This record gives sequence, structure tokens and C-alpha cells, in this order.
Amino acid sequence: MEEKKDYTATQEQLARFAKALGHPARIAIMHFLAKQKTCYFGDIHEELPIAKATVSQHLKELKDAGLIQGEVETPKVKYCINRKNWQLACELFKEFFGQCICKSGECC
Amino acid sequence: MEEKKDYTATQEQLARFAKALGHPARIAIMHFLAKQKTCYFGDIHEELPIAKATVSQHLKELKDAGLIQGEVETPKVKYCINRKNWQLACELFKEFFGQCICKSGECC
DNA sequence: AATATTGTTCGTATATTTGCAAACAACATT
DNA sequence: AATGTTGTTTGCAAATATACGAACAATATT
Repeated sequence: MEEKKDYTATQEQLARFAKALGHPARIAIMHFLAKQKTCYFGDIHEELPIAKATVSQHLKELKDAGLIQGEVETPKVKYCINRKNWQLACELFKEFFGQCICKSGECC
Repeated sequence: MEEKKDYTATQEQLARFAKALGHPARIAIMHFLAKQKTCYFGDIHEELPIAKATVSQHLKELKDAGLIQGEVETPKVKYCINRKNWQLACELFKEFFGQCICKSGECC
């Protein structure tokens, strides 16, 4: 009977970030947010070819993954990147891609 | 009536890669493959806490996304990273994370 | 020709994702 | 108190994703 390793916390975290980024609308949102300090829901909605309910849903997923944060400024809602986790994601992906022996030309 | 932009090809490609990486098993597979030139299905299966049918399925998704490639060496199957697309993914993610004004400390 | 080895594919079950319209919530304005 | 503005939440439908065992395919060995 083999020993079946579980996934590491880092693998789980990386997968979580990747999953959150696994939709063009969410990539577009992050892309848009990355370019500015903050912006409102309406601005984001205008950028996307989908209904506001769907935009709200995608924002919720990004928020749940920790990549963005929202703040109510009645009657609007202001969104921005969660800097700390963005940094973390950046580092995790960098490390992930950096580990390949491709770097030394030995890959495949 | 607002103009609803479609997603760019880069956003679609990035989302596709991210989606493929959006599961801990697939992160683990890439992690494992990145450490060696090549390896067989059985080696990958041993590393994971899931049934072989499921491993095969995850490998297919990574292959469809272009991140890995497989080659039959009867009776085994040899997998390795698709170097060209790995490079592409690496660059796209690097650019994606590099664009944030976080860099200049203005974020949020 | 029966058996063993290595993976893939099929069939199935369950859960999650995606998308929208309609209803709702909170507040400001009329 | 009715209306308008800005987003969220709900309810629903369709499509995907995840996981497994069983059946299968291809070849090698007995």
C-alpha cells in the first residue's frame, strides 16, 4: 500500500489563486483594478460584456479568494486590489514558474 | 448604450492557463514535473491521493491547456512539461502581476 | 491463448460554475 | 411618501468539473 501524500498548504493556496483567476472576466477585472488605485462597481461593470449580477458574482469570488477588497461608499461600492495577497500570489507564482529545470535548458 | 468590450486574446489565454492550474492536484502534477526531465504516469499517480482515472483526467486537462505533453512508450506513458507554453505562461503571469501600481506603493 | 502490466475511456453521480432577470436593500432626492 | 441610484441577493437553468469503479486497449510474458 502506497503512501498517498496530501497537497501542501502552498499548493492549495496557489490553486485557489489560480482558480480565482481562471475566468477571462476575472482576469479583466484584476487587469482593470491593477491600473488604478481604486474604482467603483459601475466602472468595472462598464468594462465587461456581462450583466451586473454576474459582475457582482465574479467580484465576490475574487474577494473570497482574497485578491480584492470592497468598501461601501453609499450609494456606491469601491473596489481595490488586496495588496498583501496580491503580493503573496505574485511570489507564489514566481516561485512556481521559477522552479522548472527548463531554466537550465534540460527540460523535455 | 455602453460599448461592451470583449476580452482580449491575452486575457483569454491567461485565464485558460490559470484555470488549468486551478486545482491542487494539477498544481502538484506541474510541481512534480517541473523538478525532472520526464516521468511516467505511474510516478505521478503515486504522488497523488486520487484514483488513476482521476489522475488521467487531470493530465488530459493540463495537456489540453498546453502545459504538458505526453508520449507513449509502451506499455508506459511519459509526460513532461510543454516547454514553449510553460515559457509563455510564465511571461504572461509575470506581466500580469508586474503591471500593478502596487509596485510604486500607490495601491489601495 | 491465457495472464499481467500500464493507462485511457466510459458510465455515472454529485457538486460547482456561469449567467441572467427579477426582487430587494440602502440611501438620496423629489 | 413616491422615485431614482447603485449594487447585492435570490431563484433558476444550463453547462462544467470532480471523482470513482469497471471495462477496455495495447503490448509483453507465460
